[in-house]
Amino acid sequence: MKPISFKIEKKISGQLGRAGHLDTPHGAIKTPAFVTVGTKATVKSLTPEQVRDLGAQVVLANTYHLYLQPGDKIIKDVGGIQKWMNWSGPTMTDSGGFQVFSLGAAYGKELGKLTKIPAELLLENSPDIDTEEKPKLATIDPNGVTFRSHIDGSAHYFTPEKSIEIQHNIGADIIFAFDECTSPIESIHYQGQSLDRTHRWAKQSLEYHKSKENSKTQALFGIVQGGRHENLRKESAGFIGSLDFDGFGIGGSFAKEDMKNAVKWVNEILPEEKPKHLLGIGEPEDLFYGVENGCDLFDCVAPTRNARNGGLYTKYGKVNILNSKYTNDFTPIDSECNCYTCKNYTRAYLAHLFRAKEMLAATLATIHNLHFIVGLVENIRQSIIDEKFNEFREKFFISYKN
RNA sequence: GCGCCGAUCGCAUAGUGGCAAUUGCAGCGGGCUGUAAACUCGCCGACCUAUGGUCUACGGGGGUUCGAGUCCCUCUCGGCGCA
Repeated sequence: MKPISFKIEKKISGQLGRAGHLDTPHGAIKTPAFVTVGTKATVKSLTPEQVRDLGAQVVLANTYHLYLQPGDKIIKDVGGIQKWMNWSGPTMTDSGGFQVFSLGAAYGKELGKLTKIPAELLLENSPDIDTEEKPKLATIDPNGVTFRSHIDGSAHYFTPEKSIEIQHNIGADIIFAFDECTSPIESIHYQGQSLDRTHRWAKQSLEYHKSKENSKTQALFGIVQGGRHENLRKESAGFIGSLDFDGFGIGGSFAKEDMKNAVKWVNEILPEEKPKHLLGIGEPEDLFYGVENGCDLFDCVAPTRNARNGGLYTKYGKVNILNSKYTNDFTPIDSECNCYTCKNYTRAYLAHLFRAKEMLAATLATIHNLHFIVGLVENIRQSIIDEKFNEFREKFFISYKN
């Protein structure tokens, strides 16, 4: 008996995209779906009821963060993450693989999920790119990763087995294999080595998972890496796709223009009938690129983090509510938006809350942004069902880029 | 009236002979994509033939000095003490 089942309902003709239905032990997810990020078992600034009411279907927490605080044993003892955080719907956990990157290669650098470094500089280890060593909180070796806690400096060692063990304790419906999210500024030689290691770790993750009872109630997704390199991406999709995972994650840190290519290469190879999760992607344009290239699930901190920092989505593009022009703008953030915030508050009031550093600013802004992104993916889904994806896409881009 | 102390870019501060001048707040703008993030990075005297130049500036006026926010005199305002 499989913990999850996935059904494709409709495809975008001539493309990889599709709308589907994913059943989990804690409820169904209609895909494509945006997965709300709740790293430390909370969606920052919102109650689970607020998260549910804005239409979010599923929440993703983080293994590394919950292992450090409060500790996975506590979560196991209370009966799993759903009970721990009072979220009754489906849940996922990331393996800590992203922290290998964010606390390791990317630590102290201007590197993120999508880098500003132009693609042409990523061909080889370019001398133009600053590769100077700075103290890191994660160091990788063939068997695992040593993390130095960002909270208290203590050292912790993660192996694939350890990550899965923690994820079993946390108890989310869908969990991820332990991987290395490779830095895009590494040489192709390193990327190849890293990929071999991620593949080995994927197998270990899967074997360990299958050896436990938890595999009957928790689904495991394997993660495809390979950076911006077509041969590595295809090799990875072939290898990871051949293993008996319940679904797949697509990972990596990209130059903006590389992301959609990588996703396409990979999804042409991965088994069509299994769900694909594009890890850490979630700006509006990128969601379209992900969907049309065959991804079903997306998680991203962008809507929640941007919200806390004053960046609000509208159908005409993003707005920085801290700009002085909004202090006396008595219209809603987005006049066509049906969220709680837009129905009850003005830009001027939001601007006031942000300037006064009031907590409600984060809550109202997060409600709006999540509603926007969750709703956008929902609308994308509907457009696929209605066979109007391309029209919907075009209309959105024209308005959003304005 | 006498004595002491103080006055620096919106506010608060640093500065004891080489200074367009520290830091914090406020202000203005940018960034944020599997959350080290209610974070972070710029700018913040004016003007220009702008990776440089000119001018005006540390309460007012005068002086010493190659050079003064910094030293001296004086005035104004404020605080404290003594009458």
